[in-house]
Amino acid sequence: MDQGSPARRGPKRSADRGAVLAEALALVDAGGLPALTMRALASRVGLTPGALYTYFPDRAAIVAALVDHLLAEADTAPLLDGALPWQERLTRFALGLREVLLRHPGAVPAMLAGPFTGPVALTVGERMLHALGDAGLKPGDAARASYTVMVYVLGAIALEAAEITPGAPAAPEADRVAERRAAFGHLDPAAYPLTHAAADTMAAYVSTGQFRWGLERLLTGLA
Amino acid sequence: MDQGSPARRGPKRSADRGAVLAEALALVDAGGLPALTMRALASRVGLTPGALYTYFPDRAAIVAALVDHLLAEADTAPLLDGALPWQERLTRFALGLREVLLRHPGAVPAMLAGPFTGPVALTVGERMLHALGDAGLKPGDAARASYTVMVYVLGAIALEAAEITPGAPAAPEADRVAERRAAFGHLDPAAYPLTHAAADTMAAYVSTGQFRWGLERLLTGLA
DNA sequence: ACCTGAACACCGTTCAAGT
DNA sequence: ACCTGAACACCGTTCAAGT
Repeated sequence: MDQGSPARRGPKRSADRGAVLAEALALVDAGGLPALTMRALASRVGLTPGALYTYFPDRAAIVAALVDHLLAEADTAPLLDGALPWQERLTRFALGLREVLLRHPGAVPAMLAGPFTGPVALTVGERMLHALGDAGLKPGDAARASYTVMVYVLGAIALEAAEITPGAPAAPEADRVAERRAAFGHLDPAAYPLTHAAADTMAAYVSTGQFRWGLERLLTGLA
Repeated sequence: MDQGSPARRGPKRSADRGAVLAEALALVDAGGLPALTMRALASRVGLTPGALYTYFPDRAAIVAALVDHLLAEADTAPLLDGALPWQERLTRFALGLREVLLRHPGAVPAMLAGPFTGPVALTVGERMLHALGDAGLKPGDAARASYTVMVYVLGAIALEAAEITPGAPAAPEADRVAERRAAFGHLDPAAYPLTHAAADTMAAYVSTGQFRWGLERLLTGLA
């Protein structure tokens, strides 16, 4: 007997890589990267810590797979949309990536910490080059521009994510700005006069508006 | 004998905060942030792990102080130099900060992970606002521009630092570029045609030239 | 105030042994 | 191939006790 489906004999009973990754993401969302321990992860999946090494060679591989998974969640379709001007294509992709990553702020440090290789990152890069192909840049400059955009986007997301406590119930943008504004209130105006005068604007650094403002100027400079 | 300086009775024998931080930096330089353990640090300073809690409330405070110390190493004087055009002031500061941080790549993730507050960060921000005061921007836009520049600079440094193995004997830029170029050699040209064509440029992403190229375009867009 | 020694409650990873 | 149970070599932090 046992001539049914060749791959599986019945309903999925044991864990697979996907299930491990899903639980890993849940842990990181709840408590950041430090909360992703092999023991907590194993218990969530219903395994012994040692059993996890059947699916991943070590903890670092789980983190890397998590990063890849999140990057893949960002929609690259706008980059390929020939009906849009190239600036709009890059902007839509950037906003989408920011939205995905700010929903998982605990994972963002891992995104910036690893080398940006892997098939998903390559695909994103390739499609950014495609979008920049219509910008009238020389081929070499299109690549340089693509990297510059990625640097801005990831840098902005990292600084924003750093101010979001993982696990807390996803404070809306307005609340995060208000909290920053309050912190600037305790500032010595004599020591930091320009900062004091610009406090309202600086409080709004962690906003979609600021993100778009900077990206727009950058794209203008790249054109 | 031994009636010299009132503060110290003899040659420095016990540790102070500065000594702890210096040894902490040495550990991070040698093995990245994971190498900074309370036990390794205590042994380097000549103390028991528990004694470190006399100087810092916990490990996170040591990392935060380290980040502050490194940021303070960057020379902000160019930002205040009224003899230079504002673009040049920002560029010199950015290049200096990059140089400092790439000498300590293991500490860079901590720089991007924490909220960018603290007196040193405030001073840097204040002086960037000063430099941008001569750029002809409205006050609010000067602040937005200052943040945009910081996002670019820190993002670029983070992606570069991620490709430097801490402890290894500081590979020169040319070697790092060559290593990337070799990795692009194994790429499938059919799957990633644009990437394949731009491989030489992309290999040089982690270079002073690319850093300056992107910063120059950004500053152009901000003007 | 500063430090030691020892403990507590954790870690990631390995591995013989089982199915 | 997949998993358990147990162990090994670590962690950060606390705290009574000493000076």
